[in-house]
Amino acid sequence: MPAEQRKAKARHERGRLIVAAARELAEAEGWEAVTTRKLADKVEYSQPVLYSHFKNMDAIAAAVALEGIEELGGLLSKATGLRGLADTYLSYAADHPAVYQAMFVRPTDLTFATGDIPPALRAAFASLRAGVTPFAKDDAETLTELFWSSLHGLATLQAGSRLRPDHQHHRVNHLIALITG
Amino acid sequence: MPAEQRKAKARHERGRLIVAAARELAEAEGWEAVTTRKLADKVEYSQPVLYSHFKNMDAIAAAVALEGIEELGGLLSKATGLRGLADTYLSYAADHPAVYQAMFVRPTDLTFATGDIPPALRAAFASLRAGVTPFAKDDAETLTELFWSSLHGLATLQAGSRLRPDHQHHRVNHLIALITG
DNA sequence: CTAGATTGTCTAGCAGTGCTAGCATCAACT
DNA sequence: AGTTGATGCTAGCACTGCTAGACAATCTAG
Repeated sequence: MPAEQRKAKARHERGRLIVAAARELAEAEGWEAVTTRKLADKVEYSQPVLYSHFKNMDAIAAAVALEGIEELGGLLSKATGLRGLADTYLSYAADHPAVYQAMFVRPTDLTFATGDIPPALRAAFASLRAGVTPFAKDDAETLTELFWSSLHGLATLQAGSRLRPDHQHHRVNHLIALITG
Repeated sequence: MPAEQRKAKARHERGRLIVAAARELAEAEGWEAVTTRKLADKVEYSQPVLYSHFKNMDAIAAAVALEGIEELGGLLSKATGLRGLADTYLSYAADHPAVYQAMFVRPTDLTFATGDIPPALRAAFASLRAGVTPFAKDDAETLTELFWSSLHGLATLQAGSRLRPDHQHHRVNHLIALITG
């Protein structure tokens, strides 16, 4: 019954449209501006339609977050060396601040630490791990967590205008110098 | 005219009461649970009273943030060595997650980077700087920013359960080892 | 081809949010 | 004692996330 399939596909397509709309709106005006009504307006349906695709508003943000994780994971897998990883990570965070917030800043239902970690996130972490492993004396896992934490701190404090704006490159240099020894 | 003074003092006292109530509520149930009505209930006044003390809800959160910055600044000024600084910082963030969020995570009107940095924050930063300076080859300011960023990343990712919960001490060890060389 | 069931979507509404206008009430001063 | 000013309140607006129930369109079966 291809009619069924076509319908299911159209439905899935609409789900993706909602996520894309949420992402655009968040990126353009910040997450606090992403409301069900604006979102419904943008996809040209009524609000209840959103709830036939997602449990609630947070689930939509979570979908955006997952999309971002997959993108960032893909980019990191292509990056080489600590500098490549760091630059890729920080550029992504700077270029897509709203998506980055959805991924790692905003409170989210997705508790990544309790077992059900998205594969894409695991892959991203593995990329970081591969980058630091050559410089890890013993505990590569811990060093990876530290590397990630440093990047995350740099990304978020920078985004909040709490670090000198023009010195991100210097900070990255220092970080890499510390790790490579 | 002591009546005036007494009144002004009582007023100021009530302002502090509001901030304390907001802090308690945020610490107990998270910032999303801090509403003007609950807050007004807690201080046993009506909502409009809040607005005679603070411009809006965000200003209340900012007051909590400032309080936290002063507390953390005080603690850091007493801490000695990189380990002392790191432990103090991370303990504070872990023990007062809501206050820490108000300080450095939640979106806030206070744009710290554009000139009007609270003195307490400047002092806190100075404490960190004093801690890393002995190990800075040249650029202590950049290293301080990096140290802070790492601590901030560790604090927030830990708070979001995105790092192995029982390994914070290991991560700190690694960080200190990297900086001290 | 029609009757019934099912699916999909929308309108309307609830409870709760931040915030404010305007009315009381109470204190102070002449 | 009467006027004036400050102070807190009630009531309400425009908005939020979310949902129940009505309506229409589509598919199924006789």
